[in-house]
Order: sequence, then structure tokens, then C-alpha cells
Amino acid sequence: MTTESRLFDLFNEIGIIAQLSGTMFERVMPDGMTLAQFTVLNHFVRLGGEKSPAQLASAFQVTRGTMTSTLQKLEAKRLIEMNPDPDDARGKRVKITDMGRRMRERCIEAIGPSLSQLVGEFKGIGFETLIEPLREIRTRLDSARNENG
Amino acid sequence: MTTESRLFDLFNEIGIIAQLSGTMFERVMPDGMTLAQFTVLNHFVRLGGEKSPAQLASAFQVTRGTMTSTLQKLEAKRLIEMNPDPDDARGKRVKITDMGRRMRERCIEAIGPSLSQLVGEFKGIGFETLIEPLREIRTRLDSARNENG
DNA sequence: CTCCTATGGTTTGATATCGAACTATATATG
DNA sequence: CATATATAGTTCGATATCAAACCATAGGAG
Repeated sequence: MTTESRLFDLFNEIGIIAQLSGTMFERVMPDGMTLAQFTVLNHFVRLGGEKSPAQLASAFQVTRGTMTSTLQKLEAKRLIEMNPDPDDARGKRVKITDMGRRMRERCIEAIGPSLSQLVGEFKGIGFETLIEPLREIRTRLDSARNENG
Repeated sequence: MTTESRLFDLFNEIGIIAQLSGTMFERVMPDGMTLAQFTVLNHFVRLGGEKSPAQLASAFQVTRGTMTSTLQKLEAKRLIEMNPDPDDARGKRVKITDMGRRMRERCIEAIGPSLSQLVGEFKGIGFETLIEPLREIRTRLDSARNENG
């Protein structure tokens, strides 16, 4: 069992967890909200301010095309607002609306019970200690990607 | 910052890593091989024997419909063989072919350099200690899903 | 034996994502 | 200033996945 194949195992577990948790959440989300849409709203509530679509795409590691699609869905539901960037005629500025804030609250309430149940199930695993190393892995994975292009 | 939102952060990191690593691998895979297809071949080489499509779907936590699609692709490329289960007229038995074994080798060679590079990038993180807790999380996540189903 | 529920596998329709091509604007270089 | 290159955002075609509905067979209950 080489180190390389251990790393492959790691990515394998991560892939399965991502799929399971993603579909689990989307099943309980209200109003056809997807995880991607919720994540954008959550980002704005937690960090405030405005962001460009490109910044959001980079933050969540999706392509700009994907982010365009996600933002269009959110805008159609009036959960975000998009305006031209006054300093850059190519760019847009995205911000959350009051409806968006309320929808984010509804989502949190909807997924709350599932999350609480899982917090119970995960007692003894110490999942909180996993976050930092995973964040580090994500960061380096992203730089490796940018280096190779 | 509640425990629940920490758990959400964990799933968030996991989702991004899954996306990055998945697309990174599929970019270098030969002959249109997907991660899902490779994972099936890899499973057979490592564990040997025959499996039913339902067993494979359960092992990789995808729906039977998804596994049907994956197996059809593999069978069309002659990388697996599917035969009726002699003990259950509903079922099928799946096994890898010699071409499948060779293709798996090609895939491993193709992703080898990327994996080695990442092993280098991840020096100091101790990623190997993450595998067990993540496997545990995956298992409990799956049981929680089956309970609520 | 007969029905009734569970399971194996497939099909279908919807959707999120990717990569690549495209337009428009910004920035650097000569 | 002019041209070349980089970046912002969108669109398009392909594909993997899911959920739900479907058919066939298994296994148990009466």
C-alpha cells in the first residue's frame, strides 16, 4: 500500500462523503434551493459586503460558468442583486437582499435537525479537528492546480 | 459558531476537495475514463472476485441507476463482463476483464505523477491520519441516511 | 398455492457541473 | 498611441448524477 494509494483512498472517502452530504441537504432544502445557492447566501451573511462573480467562483472553486448559472438562479428568485461595477465596466457587484437573508434563515432551520442528528452520530470522532487539515489540503490542492494549469 | 455550523464547514471543505480532486484526475485519465469507472476497475483488482451491480452501488454510495450507467460504459469498452446470476434470475454478476486490468494500470500510470506531486505538497499535513475518521463519518452518514430514508 | 412485500436492474427527465469558445473591457508593452 | 495579452462574464454542448417510476423475480405469510 503506497502513500500514493493512501492518498487516493483519502480522496475516495472525501468524494463519497461529499455526495452523501450534498444530496442529504438538498433533499430538505426549501424552494428548490441547492447547496451551491445556499452556500452563496451563507457567504454573504457571514462576511457581508459585495463580491464579484469571479471572486465567488474562486472562493468556492467552481468555474465562472457554473457561478454565472448559480447567480442567475438566485437573482431570478430575488435573493441577490447584481449591479455593474462602477470601477470596471467588465465586472459586476453581487450582494444579498433581505429576501436572501430570510431564505438563508429558512434553509438553516430546514437543515438544522439533520445537522443536529449528525452531530450526535459523530460524537467521539472529533470531527472538528479535521477541518483545519482539510482546509490546508484544499488550499494546496488549489495551488497545485493553478501551477499545472 | 455552533457545533452545527462547524459541521457544515467540514462538509463544505469536503465538497470543494471532492470537486477539485475529481476534475483534476479526470483531466489526465486516458480514453474518456471517469473517476467512477476507474474506481470500479480498481475495486475489482484490489478485492478480486465478482460482484452484483447492487453491491457495487452500495459500496460506492451511488444509486443503482447511476451504477447501471457506469457499468454500461465499462462493458461497452470491454473492460468488464456482465453475466446473469445463476442463483438469482433478477441479478447479474460483474467481473473485470484482462483489458480492464490493463486499463486500470494505464490509469494508475496516468494519475501517478499528479498523485506524487500532491503527496509532496501535503508533506507535513499527515493526511493519512484523516482517512480513518473520514471513513467512520462516511459509515455513520450512510446509516443516518438509511434510518431516515 | 396465492398474494404481498422486498429486491435487482433499467429507463427517464431534470439539473449541476465542466471545458471551451466568445464578447467586451482592462492593462501592459513597444 | 497602438497592439497584444489578460481578465470578467456568458453561452453552449457534453456528461454524471439523482429521484422516481417501471418490470421481473424472490421470499415470506396466510
